[in-house]
Formats: sequence, C-alpha cells, structure tokens
Amino acid sequence: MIIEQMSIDEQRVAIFKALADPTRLQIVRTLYQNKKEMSCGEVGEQCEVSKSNASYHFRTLREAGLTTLRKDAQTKYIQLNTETFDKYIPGFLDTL
Amino acid sequence: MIIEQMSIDEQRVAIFKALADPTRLQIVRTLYQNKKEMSCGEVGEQCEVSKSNASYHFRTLREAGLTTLRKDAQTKYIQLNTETFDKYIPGFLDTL
DNA sequence: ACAGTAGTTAAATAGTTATTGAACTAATGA
DNA sequence: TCATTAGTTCAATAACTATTTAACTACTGT
Repeated sequence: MIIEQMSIDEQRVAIFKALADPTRLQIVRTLYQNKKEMSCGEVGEQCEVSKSNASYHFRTLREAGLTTLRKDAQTKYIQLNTETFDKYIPGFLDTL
Repeated sequence: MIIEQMSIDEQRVAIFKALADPTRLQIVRTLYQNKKEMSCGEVGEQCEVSKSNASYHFRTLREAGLTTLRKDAQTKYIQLNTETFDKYIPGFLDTL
C-alpha cells in the first residue's frame, strides 16, 4: 500500500515495523552518521548485508517513507527522509 | 529475554516491535490521554479487545519497558513508563 | 557487441506474530 | 463455601517477515 493513502496510525505502524529490525536500524544509523546520501552499494557494504537482502530492506524503509531515492544512471542514492522522522518520531535520530 | 539484559539496539527493536501494532498503539494512546494509570479491564474495554488478547498486548508492552504494572488485590493497574519513551523516542507521545 | 557493474525480483524456507477459545489462578463478597 | 470478578496461560491457526540463491533488467566503458 502507498504510504500517502494510509491512515495516520497505519503510517505509524509501517514506520515502527520498518525500524523494528536490527539491519534496518543499522542502515538508518549509517545514513544518519554519514550526513549525506549514499549509494545502495556503499550502505550494503558498511552494514555487511548481501545485495538482495539490502534491496529488500531499502524497499521497506522507502515504503515507510523513511528514505528517499535519487537515481543517477545505474547507481541509486539513498537519503533519510527527515520530514517523516520529524513528524512521527521527532528526536529519535539524535538518540542513535 | 529481560529488557535490561539486551543491547541498546535489541532494546530499540523490542520497543519498535511493541509499537508496530494498531492495537498496542491504541492502548498507548489511551493510557497517554487518560494521564493516570488504568486497570487492565478499563483499557481493554476502551480499546475493544478481548481479555486474553489484551493480556497478550499488555505483556508485549511491559516486556519492551513501555509500561509498568501495579498490583492491588485482584486488579492490575497499567501506566506508561515515560522514562523509556524519553530515552528511546523522545517527543513521540506528543505526536499521538 | 560484450563484459562488468548496480540493483531488483522471485521462489523457497524457517521463524515470528496476532487472534481465538477454553482452561486456569487468585482474590472478593454474599 | 460458592459464585463472581480480574487477569493469565496454553494450544491451534493463519498471516507475515527475513534470509538465501538464482535469474533478471539496465546502464557503462572498451
């Protein structure tokens, strides 16, 4: 389901589900600490996750509205969507 | 596993898992809006959840450190553990 | 055109989670 | 003592989730 079509509580559930996994928490922390966008490959390498598993987790984060994607040729760059964090869990990123 | 024995990230995962459910979100909101402790029965009734299902959700929240329990004879009173919220997701309760 | 790079998708599998109903414990009050 | 109240536990079930491997798409540089 598209996040914009969800009720607020459904969005909250999607966000908490997305963060309720050690690998995705690690991905979020990596993106937060790097301060700027990173390619999928860079993130996957730093978090020691296989390509396909990383892709799965990236999708979960993106579908929860926690990240955004920029495409440049064959490379995709991921960035935290701070709007979503600020709206639903303000202050969380600073606890990482 | 006991929450105190978990790594910080394991605690985060337990907390996000606990909040990644519409029924438990409703329970947390009910407890937050009531401002004071409530009996299990009161919460279950307001959230329209069966006794046994409510008990299951109460345990999940308690094991994540999100609530505390006070026993008085046959009644148990639940309260939000604001320490945990403040430590891991400061500001979250005010978004409810 | 072709080998290499970057990432997605699909199928299979194992493990986890939410819900229900019935049986249970423990305290209350007539 | 006995019925009632408050909540827990257990077993069964259905649905969902994370991981792996292999096959795939699409773009790049020679």
